[in-house]
This record gives sequence, C-alpha cells and structure tokens, in this order.
Amino acid sequence: MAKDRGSHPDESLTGRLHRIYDRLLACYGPQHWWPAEEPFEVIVGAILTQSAAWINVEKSIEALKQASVLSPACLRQIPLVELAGLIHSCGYYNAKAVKLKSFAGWLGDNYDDSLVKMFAQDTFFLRAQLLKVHGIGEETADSILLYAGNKPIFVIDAYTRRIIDRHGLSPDGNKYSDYQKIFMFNLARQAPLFNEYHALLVQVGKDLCRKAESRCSSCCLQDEGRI
DNA sequence: GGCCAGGACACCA
DNA sequence: TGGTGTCATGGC
Repeated sequence: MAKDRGSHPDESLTGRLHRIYDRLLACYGPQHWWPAEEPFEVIVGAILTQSAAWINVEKSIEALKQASVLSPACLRQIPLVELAGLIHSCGYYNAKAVKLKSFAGWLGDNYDDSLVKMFAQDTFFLRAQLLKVHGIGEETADSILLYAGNKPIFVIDAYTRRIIDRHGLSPDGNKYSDYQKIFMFNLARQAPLFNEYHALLVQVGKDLCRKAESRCSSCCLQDEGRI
C-alpha cells in the first residue's frame, strides 16, 4: 500500500502508525474532540468548519444557539438570508446556509429529525446516503459518522494527508479513500482510537503550519521520519 | 496586503 | 477523470 516506510523499512505499517500515535498522545495529550455539547451540534460544526478556522465556527454556533435555531426543524424554518447572517463569521455563509438547510431537510424527510434513527443504519449505507446530501463530501460525512455517531471511520483532512506524505507513508493513489485505507486497514477499527488519532494529527498539523516549515526540529515526531 | 483555515460543488476539457 | 474557479470571513 505505502510506497515507502520511511526510516523504519522493516517495521510494519501498523507498528509505525501506533508509534506515531503514541508520540502524539504523549506530546499533546487527549484532545477531547469533538468540542460540542450534542451530536447535532457536531454535525452543524462539521459543515461550518469546511475551509474555515474553528475559532470562527464557534462564533457561528454560538450565534445559532443565541437565536435558538440549533435544531433541524428550526434550520428548515428560518429564512435563508437570516441563517446566512447568523453564520457570517465562518465565511462562505451563503453556501453554508444552503448546506445546513439541505441536511436539515434530508434528516426530516428520512429520519424524522432523529439522529438515533439515522445512526441506527448500517455505517457504510449511511455514509453513502450522507454523500448524496448537498454540501456533504467525504471528509464531512466521515466527521459526522465518527464524531457525532461514534462510528469507527477514519477522517482524512489536509493535515492528515500532509503528515502521511511527510512520513513517506503516501498511498499509491491520491484519492481520499487511498489515504483512509492506510488507517482503516492497519489499525483496530475502534471509534475512540480513530477519534483521538485524527484530532492529534490536526493538532500537530497546526503546529507545523505555525512553524512554517516542513522539517520541524522541535516537533515531537521529528525522529519518526520525514516530518 | 497577503496568506491560510478541521471543503465541497459546478463546470470544463 | 482531473484541473480550475467560486464561495468569503477573520486572524496573523
């Protein structure tokens, strides 16, 4: 699967993934993701955080709470322009308002606004259904399944790709699913593990971006290979 | 003032 | 199938 195992060619990919995880956990500690009070808030956050900084997403979610519209029924009912105004801070507000309404409409039509019913579906069937909803792509669908539904699906984002590439673990293909298979096929399929692992990858990815360099002498993974 | 942030979609070749 | 433009604010 991987082209290159970096500086530990004899070690299994599973072993390397576990070692990276252990280093990150020791360095950053538990991340306690997703930062939300309930599953529906996780889903709204997953849509709003698309290409946006989380700090700005938090402002939008707080605005939705203050306006008492953080529910599927209210999101369907509120005028589009008004909804866009509430989520102004996270950018792409017009597009994201449409996306929120699309999900709320789909949830009402298919599951009577019940996330319990929704998550009772087979995980991969549900993933396929979510991908048909306007505004929900692979990363957002997987974030919903993992962080709102506690399903063992690994989330791949730009940070994860960057870390994998820099460790010489790049898959043969460049598709989302190619990167996802690295984790799904080489780690135990446990939601708590996938939850913490992805959160830690985002954290170290942010650190690397702040340091604005591909090789980071102070990074806790520096002796793990090509970071 | 420029770049980037926990993407997705529409359009085109 | 892959590349490109668009959506857009806020912080550094």
